[in-house]
Formats: sequence, C-alpha cells, structure tokens
Amino acid sequence: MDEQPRLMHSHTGVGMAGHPGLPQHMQEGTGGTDGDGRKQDIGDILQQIMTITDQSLDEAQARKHALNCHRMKPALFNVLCEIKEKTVLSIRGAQEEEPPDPQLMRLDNMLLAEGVSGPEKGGGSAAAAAAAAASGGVGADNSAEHSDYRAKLSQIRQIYHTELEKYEQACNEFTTHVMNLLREQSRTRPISPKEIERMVNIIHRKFSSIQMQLKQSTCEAVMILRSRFLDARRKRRNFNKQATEILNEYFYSHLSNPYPSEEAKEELAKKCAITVAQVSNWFGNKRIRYKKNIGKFQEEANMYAARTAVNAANASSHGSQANSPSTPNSAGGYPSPCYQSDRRIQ
DNA sequence: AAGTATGATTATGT
DNA sequence: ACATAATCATACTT
Repeated sequence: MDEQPRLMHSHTGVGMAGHPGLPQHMQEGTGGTDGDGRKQDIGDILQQIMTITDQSLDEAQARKHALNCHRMKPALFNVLCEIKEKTVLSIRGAQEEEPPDPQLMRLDNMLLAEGVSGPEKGGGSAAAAAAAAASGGVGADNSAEHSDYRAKLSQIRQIYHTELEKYEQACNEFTTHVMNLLREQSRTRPISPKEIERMVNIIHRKFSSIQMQLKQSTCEAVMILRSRFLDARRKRRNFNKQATEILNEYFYSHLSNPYPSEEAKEELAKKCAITVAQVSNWFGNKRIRYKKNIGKFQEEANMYAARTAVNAANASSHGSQANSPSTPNSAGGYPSPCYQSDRRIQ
C-alpha cells in the first residue's frame, strides 16, 4: 500500500519522458531548481504516505473508489498499460518463444515406453513386457521375477502420477492465486491482461521445470529397476536339463556344421522353451568353447554320439531304411571327438 | 572361499 | 545380418 504513490509517481515520470505526444515543458517542471525541488517532492510524498496510514480504512477505501470511478480512469489506465508494455517489452521482449526441450521430450518418450506415463495398467504392463523382450529376450519361464518387476514398476508409476497430480494442482492453485492477486492489483496498478498472461506463462514454466525433475528421477528409478530385474546377466538362470540335452543333442549330431538355420533355431527354441536369441547365444558359446578345448568335451560328445546312435538303431529297427535321424558329421568345420583328424575352422 | 560352468553382452570382422 | 572371441556377472561345485 505504501508504495503506491512512489509507483504512480515513477510510472508517470517514465511515461512522460517516453510518451511522444506530451508537451515538453511538463517534463521539465522541476528541472530548474533541481536539488531543492526534488527534496521538496520527496518530503511531500513522505507526508502523503504518513497521512495514508493515518487515514481510516473507510476513508481510504472511499478515496480508492472515487479514483476508480473517475471518468478518466479507464483511458489513463490504458495509456499506462501501453507505456508499461512498451518499456517491459523493450527490456526483455525477445526471449518469449520456448522450443520444446529435447531432454524433456526424451524423458517423456522413455516414460511412455516404460509404461509409466502411459494410459493405464493394461497398456503399461504390455509395454513393460515388450521392453523386457527387447532388452534381452528373457524367456517366459521366469514369471515370478517378472511379476515382481511389474509390481515395482506400478509402484513407481503410482508415485509418479500422484506427484504429478500434486504438482499440477499446486500449479493451478498458485496460478489462480497470482491471477486473482494481479487482477486485484490491476485496479490500482497498470497491469494489462497481456501481462497477467505472461506471468502465468512464467509460472507454468517454473512448474514444468519442477515436473522435469520428477520425470528425471522417475526415469532413474525405472532404469535402476530394469538393471536389477531385467538385466538377465545379473539374474542368470541355467537352462533346465532337458533344454540343455536338446541343444547338446543337436550340437553333437550336427558337429560337422553346428549352425542351425533360422527355422531350426525356432524349433529348438520352442522345444526348450527359450527364445531364439538364447538358442543363438547357446550355440555361439558352445561352438567357441568346444573349439577351444575339445578334450574337455570329449566325454560329452561321445555320450551324445552314442545316444543318437541308439536312436538311429531304434529307428532303423522299425523301418528297414538305415538312415540316421540327423545328418552325420562328415564334411564339417569341427573335429569329431573320437577320431579327430582335420580341423577346418577359420 | 576358490574355482569352474554358463548364459549374456560387447567389440570386431566378414 | 551373422560369427567369433573376449569378457562380464552370476550360478553351481568343490
């Protein structure tokens, strides 16, 4: 309240100086007797302020009302707004537009992809499952860990949403509060609707920067969760015995060319209840480890060779055709365990 | 606890 | 796109 006269004074002062249409002599009214005149002015103002505090509230209110009802008031208000607009814009008018923050977009995309900011639980878990499959091809068997992961994710999701809502609410509350305040003040100060709008924009920007922090920390939490639960390297489970047997059977019966085709991989994956990627991993590891130390695998190789031989015998005993079920190791790349002769590896 | 086995990842080459 | 080789990180064995 007490800065009202000062503000008015300074604004009119700036306005006079800046407004082109006003007569010159008004600007230099106190120019001649500079020092003393100004002192006198300040004294007057101080006096006014003191009297304001002396006035009763009703009286002040009445004066205000009278001022507001003055017939020149709207015009003056507009002029003052215009002047203020000009000066403010000239000071910081250029930095208005805001390009969509790339980092914010990145965070948004990630949250959407992880199913945190997505529609609801159904879509969210589906997205999470897709992310899991993409990250490392975790099989469908470890459902216990997966549900644990999903539970933790939905927890994060819930926190995120409640926090976001809180921020939103706080932002709205604050915005309406500020708007009401400015509107109220616009009865006594030159505040244009445009300025209020700008203020609202500033508030929104501030709040969205806070939101970004929330998004960032949420992303972090999701990342940690993922690395804990979905990085299969951390939670490695050995394949079950049956799966290993199937894979080994294929490997040793195709020792000459242990490179299953895409279809063969798919079939093996199906039989072993693992993914095609895991089949590829297995064969990659097996080939290199076999090659590195054939002696170590000799026993295993012989065992599987014997087994397939028995199978073949059984099969041939049924049908007259004596064809082995799988291609025999003849012109291959890996030396056979029993009679290792030529090694044809790169 | 140390050592080994094993599934996954990464770097590199073709 | 796929293969290899090295490496990582865990599971399993001794």
